[in-house]
Amino acid sequence: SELRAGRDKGDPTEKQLQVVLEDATLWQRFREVTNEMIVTKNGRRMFPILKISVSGLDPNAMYSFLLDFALTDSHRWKYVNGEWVPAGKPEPPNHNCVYIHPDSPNFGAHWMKAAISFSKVKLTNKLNGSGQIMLNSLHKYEPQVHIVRVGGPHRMVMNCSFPETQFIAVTAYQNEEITALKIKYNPFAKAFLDAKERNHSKDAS
Amino acid sequence: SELRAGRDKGDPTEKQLQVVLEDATLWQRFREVTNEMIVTKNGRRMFPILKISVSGLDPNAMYSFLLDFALTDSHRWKYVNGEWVPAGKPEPPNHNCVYIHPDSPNFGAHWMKAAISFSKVKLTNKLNGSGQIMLNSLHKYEPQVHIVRVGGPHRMVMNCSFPETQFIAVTAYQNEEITALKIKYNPFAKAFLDAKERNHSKDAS
DNA sequence: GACCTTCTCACCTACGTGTTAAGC
DNA sequence: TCGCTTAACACGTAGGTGAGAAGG
Repeated sequence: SELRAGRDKGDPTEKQLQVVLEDATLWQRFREVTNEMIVTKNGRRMFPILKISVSGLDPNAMYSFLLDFALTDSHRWKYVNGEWVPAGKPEPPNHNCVYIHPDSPNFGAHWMKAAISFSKVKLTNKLNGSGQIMLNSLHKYEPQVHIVRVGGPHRMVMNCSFPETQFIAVTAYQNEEITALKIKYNPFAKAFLDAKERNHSKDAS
Repeated sequence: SELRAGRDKGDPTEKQLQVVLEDATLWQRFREVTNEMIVTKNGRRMFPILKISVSGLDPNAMYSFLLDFALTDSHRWKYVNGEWVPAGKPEPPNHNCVYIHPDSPNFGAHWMKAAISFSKVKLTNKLNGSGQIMLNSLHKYEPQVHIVRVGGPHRMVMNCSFPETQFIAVTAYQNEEITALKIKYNPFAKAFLDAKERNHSKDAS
């Protein structure tokens, strides 16, 4: 997944700007069965984690990285007979809040020296204190990253989104294939992976 | 503990700069019995935590906060008969590395909106990967904070140190009064506080 | 009833403590 | 021996999981 920026014209400093989605193969596995992300009152992290590599920034200029979530369509979704299907009118679109990457603001050199991970963003279905992003359950979203130049006149450097990372917000997993993938790959769900292995040993003995 | 900056001359933007040490009373309790800080190969956090409140920065200017440790004298220390006494020549002074506060760089407004905590700095006695500060065991140090203006021509805005926070680096606690204070006030040592309480109940019963 | 949401829970990850015994 | 350092350890803090029962 590689993008080149739609940039402001006449800017000489970010000509070769490139953004690459990390763990694209993992994201693809979830997308194949329609990804779901839990939303809770207190906020739930995403898994997989949105992670990007960036090159082509001005190492000495200052940038902030923002994340928000765009609705991909204008209806609710419903899980019936093992399938997600469109269902009815959407909720009125909420204030699409934005998550500021905690390293922000920082120099281009900082953002380029390692992959940028949005591991700590939390998704919620209630209006809360800051640091959390409110989404409507049973709606489909696509994460979007915004790179903004700061520490001088602000200027949008790039917007980019990643179709592989689309998901439906839910309050509980609907598709058990998604549950299985989350348990298999998320270290924090290790307890349930172990439980499954114990059951298999029992079956074998 | 309140300081006013020794500033570069002719600078109009940080005229009322003020730095206050937080938890000064706690620091004082440790200092009364000569504070010690553990250094380990992989790095050990400080306790108490160095925490300061700052006002008088330019809210829209960009700053980084740096922490390093100055030797307070030129000899080793030794703990004999329940007392710290000077003992012999010091180690050759090492590269006095600097810890950059993880919120750096950031706007003045950010640094002023809440106390700035250096909770994550780790002290070590071995040359390691970055993020850790190497100190010589059995030498006495005083933490120093440096405020640097960045995102333009760099300029030192202020240096300040806090005598209350002086300590001797050790690989194991020497003074059991220090051990007791650490256990009493550091939540991460709760296990040993509980153990002590269990022993007291046993004595009573 | 069917669907969706909320809450509590056991079980993990990750890592910060002083203790203790061993090492040098 | 003595002084100092190291590494393994038990036991906390802090918080991220899906499961499952309860609620609306």
